[in-house]
Amino acid sequence: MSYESEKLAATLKAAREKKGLSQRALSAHAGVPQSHISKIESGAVNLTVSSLTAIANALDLELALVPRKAAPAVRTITRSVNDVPKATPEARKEIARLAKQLEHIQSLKIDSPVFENLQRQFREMRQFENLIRNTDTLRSIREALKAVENAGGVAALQEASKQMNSFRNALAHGIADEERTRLPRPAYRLDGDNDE
Amino acid sequence: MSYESEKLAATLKAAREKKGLSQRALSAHAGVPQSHISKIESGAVNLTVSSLTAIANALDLELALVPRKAAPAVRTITRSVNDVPKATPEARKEIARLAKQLEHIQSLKIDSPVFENLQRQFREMRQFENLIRNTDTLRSIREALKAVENAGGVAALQEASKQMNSFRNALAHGIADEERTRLPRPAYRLDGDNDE
DNA sequence: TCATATGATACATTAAAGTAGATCAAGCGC
DNA sequence: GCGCTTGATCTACTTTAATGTATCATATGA
Repeated sequence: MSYESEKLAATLKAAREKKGLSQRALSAHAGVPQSHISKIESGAVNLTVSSLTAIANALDLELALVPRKAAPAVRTITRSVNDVPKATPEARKEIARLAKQLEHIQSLKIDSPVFENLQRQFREMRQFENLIRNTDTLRSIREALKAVENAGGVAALQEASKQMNSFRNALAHGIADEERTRLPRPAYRLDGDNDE
Repeated sequence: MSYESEKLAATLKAAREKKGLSQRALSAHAGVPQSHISKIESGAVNLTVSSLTAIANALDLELALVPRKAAPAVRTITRSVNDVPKATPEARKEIARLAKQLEHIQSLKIDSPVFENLQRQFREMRQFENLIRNTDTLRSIREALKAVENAGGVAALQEASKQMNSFRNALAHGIADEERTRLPRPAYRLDGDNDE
């Protein structure tokens, strides 16, 4: 396999993982067999443009032929778009758990405005999932939600909602949660779009 | 054929023509049969990445997967690099004629420093061939060179060299040759890269 | 007029991409 | 332990990309 092909395979794999898709999920979106995606990502095939574009489009990527002279600039741009901090696996896992818990509560038909509010807060929070470095709060919220089923009722919902709101605001305002837990931070940032 | 594929084919063809390569010349560089290049450019095949990269590299293009979000910026950059004024067919033709004439003179083994100088000037001039709007001077130089063979000898070479030097300098300093010859110009241009 | 270079096509052959489907081991949640 | 999902791997089959070579009509130049 050529260098170009390997890079391509790595790019596709990285893009898929960044979107949190499994090979099978991507397969469904792109209309390409999972077995083939596996082979592609391992660089075992010399794929055709149709396969490439199908998969790339499913991953919100666009195939481009850029003049060599412009290639460095394109790489810079691509990097700047890609280098948003990535959600940690733990964060994603915890968020998935929370989502499941919320689905379950919905199935209980509680139908309180408090619950609707909580769901909205959850959706808004998810937009910043990449910023989550610490899942304690999420875990705490999930604990609170468990109480809903057992005894807590709406009171537990309100407690969860309060925590969710505070957590979301913290993320939205760019207050890294390490800030509160006193973890060391990187001394620099690759992208300059940080408004602190 | 999909839209993506057609665009790809068009891009490759445009890039090849811009470089002034025939399908056969490109074939030699890229290691891909001319017949296949023809099919590719007509969008008749779903080419593989290896073919694509081979041809693209021969055309100084780089295959890239850019995030949709970054695609507009990439297009802008690419355009800015591509939109250097293109050499007119007449200019290219006249330059080819000149090159041939120079080759012929070289075969005469004149071996004068004046001729070497002339060749260097020619090479330098070619770098600006995109700026040539008017081929009168080139034709004039070629006329002068014809005299070398018949009678003129080194004197004719010197005359040609003098003209070449002046022409090259004019191009290098961005003095459009229309400026001097006062030819009628089109009232509009499709591309906006005209610096008047 | 003759020669040359161009891009488009034709043909037979080979290699491999692509599909559909099943299976496997590893990892994780319950 | 059990069930589910993950990515990797296998099979069998179909489709087609790619090659090599050759031809063709058409410009364009000598």
